[in-house]
Amino acid sequence: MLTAIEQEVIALFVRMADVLNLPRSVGEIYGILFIATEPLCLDDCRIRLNISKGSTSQGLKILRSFGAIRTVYVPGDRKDYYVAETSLRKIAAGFATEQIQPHLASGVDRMARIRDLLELHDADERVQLEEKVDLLENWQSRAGKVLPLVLKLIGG
Amino acid sequence: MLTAIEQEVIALFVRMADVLNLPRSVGEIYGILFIATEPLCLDDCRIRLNISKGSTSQGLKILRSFGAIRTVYVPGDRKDYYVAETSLRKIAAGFATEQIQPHLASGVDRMARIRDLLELHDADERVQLEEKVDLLENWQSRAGKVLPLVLKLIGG
DNA sequence: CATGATGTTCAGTTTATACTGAACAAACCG
DNA sequence: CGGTTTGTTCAGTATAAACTGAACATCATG
Repeated sequence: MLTAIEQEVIALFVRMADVLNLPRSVGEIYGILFIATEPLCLDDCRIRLNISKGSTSQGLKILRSFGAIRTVYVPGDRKDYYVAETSLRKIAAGFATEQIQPHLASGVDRMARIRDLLELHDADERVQLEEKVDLLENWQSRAGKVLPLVLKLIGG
Repeated sequence: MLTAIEQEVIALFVRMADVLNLPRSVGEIYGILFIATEPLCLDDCRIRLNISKGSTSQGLKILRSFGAIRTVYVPGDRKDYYVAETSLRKIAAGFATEQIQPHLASGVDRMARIRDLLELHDADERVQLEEKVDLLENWQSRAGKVLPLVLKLIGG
């Protein structure tokens, strides 16, 4: 059904998806769209990958959510057609915004809560804890600053 | 058993572990070591976190593997004691080397295989595929270059 | 050596997550 | 409108990964 090249490219994106903590099917779908020479609709993906309608719909939704794919209009056809976004910069930026920022934000929230909890400890113990909390906040700050820089570096 | 602060700090590292695709227990163990004011042995961790001996042993092994913890020698005690490494630079470097580089390397291998498979297609089709394979190689090259830069940026 | 303390391994189990497929909703068309 | 096509949702199931706990290995010490 799939050519050898298609299989290898899809396998590559499946591995990437795994590293990025995304479902396998998301890697498969992006892979088939990436290597396809024309836009594909939901059923095209589903049939070629031999996965369910539900997985395909969910996978396309996730890929749309961070701009890894774009919809293309095909005149005289009601179906939605998709192509893979090929700008690494755009994909990385979308992924950073949609998938990573929320984690950083919730981390900042939790740090505030941790600071409050310092009050519950008496002075001498608090000194030691405060050092660690400071370090933690420093890490978070650095992580937050690196993310935009990575995006600058990765795509011009 | 655990103070409120300990719980919150551990929860923070559990979330981090999740983002990094590491087992929950690894986040818990690093968290308890990070917030502890003295070195802890395997059983200290196991008891405080209420997890099994097996998980604790595996978790410590993983943390050692990329230098997120260090063993400290305690005179007159056969047990191994651990403290959390607090240099973000060292941890990030270890993580990059041990957990990310292998993925990049296997990606490079697969790219070579993909290049070979281009031969199986005839000229006109090959032109289109080659474009995509070139793009993919470009991505991989950029990813490989960004990684060392991130390490430079993150810690001095 | 025998003992006891410590850490590792791994087969079996639990748990979390992704996948399936059928029911449903929305939109188009005759 | 009724029928058809297309896409979404979600309860149930399958799958992969982590966790458990007991057996096993290692080693210091008397």
